[in-house]
Amino acid sequence: MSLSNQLESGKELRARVDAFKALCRSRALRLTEQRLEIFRTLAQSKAHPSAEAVFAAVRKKLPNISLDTVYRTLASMEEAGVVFRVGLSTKARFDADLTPHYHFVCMNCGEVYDVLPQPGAPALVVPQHISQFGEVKNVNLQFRGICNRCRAAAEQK
Amino acid sequence: MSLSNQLESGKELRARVDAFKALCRSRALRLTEQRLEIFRTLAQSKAHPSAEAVFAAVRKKLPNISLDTVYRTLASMEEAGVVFRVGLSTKARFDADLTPHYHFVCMNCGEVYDVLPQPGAPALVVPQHISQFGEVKNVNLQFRGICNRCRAAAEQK
DNA sequence: CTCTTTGCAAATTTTTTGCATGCGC
DNA sequence: GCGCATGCAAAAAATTTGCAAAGAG
Repeated sequence: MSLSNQLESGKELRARVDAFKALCRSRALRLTEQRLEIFRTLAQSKAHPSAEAVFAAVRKKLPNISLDTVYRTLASMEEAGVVFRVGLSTKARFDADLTPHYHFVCMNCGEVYDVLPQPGAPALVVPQHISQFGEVKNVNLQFRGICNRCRAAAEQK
Repeated sequence: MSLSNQLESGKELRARVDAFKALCRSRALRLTEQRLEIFRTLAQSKAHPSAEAVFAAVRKKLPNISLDTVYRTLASMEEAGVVFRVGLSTKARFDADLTPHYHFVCMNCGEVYDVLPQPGAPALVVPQHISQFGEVKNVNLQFRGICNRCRAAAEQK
């Protein structure tokens, strides 16, 4: 086993869970046992678990939890900014343009927009220590948020 | 319709298709009508189409093409470095660590590793003109390649 | 002629949804 | 108690796979 799955120290974990509780209160998210346990699981793991993996782990503590609760909870936590999703929440999309550019991805509708590097901005640096993980073939920089169209639609409601 | 779906100019498109042909030859990828049409479709679009969308577009030219050919072709093109995949090719994975860090994602096994910013490297710049698209809520920088474990496994074969 | 690639169909995997019940506030 | 959140089951969406036939080099 590598170090990457080790637990956070108890102190650090408790602090993060407390911060999570406060954040839930501030966003009017109900603090259920399931949410707490899902967050705790995620905060304890460095393995970037999938929804299935979170489900399997949480189940040990809460045997009755259902997979769809995990999905729903992860989605609402992402929206609240409490957890980060590696990858997209929508299906894969493709781009044949290999010149350096980035993407803006709408977290609501999934739309993808090309973003050119800011002129004069320093170039992206690939950390040297990345070779400990593997060989980098390409770099993916994406900015996520809510697109203007979705925001306008939400405001109108 | 926005500008984002407009076609490349004919000249530019032809150049990219020619480059694609050369690349196929160099990688011993057979140059089939389907591959050519899929690439052409992608190179013509600025909409970052999904596999389904590519399928629908290519179908107009090649009515007999099947969806799984599109999937297979896009995957092999990605592997050859001809097209870029926005999002992950694997299921979603989650991270509760919100301190600034990046990820190395293995394109083969899907494993995700934490990558710390290189000390002293210039900070990531969010381009100012991004506001034309929407409001940025978070930034996702990932390096993709083949992890050392997968590479070792491949070499051994 | 050989070996990759395709099309078809079916299966898997991943994620979402409707609805009645339950629990946090 | 009110209304969001959950569990269950079923469905939908996205992607993959096995196999025989077709086509590229």
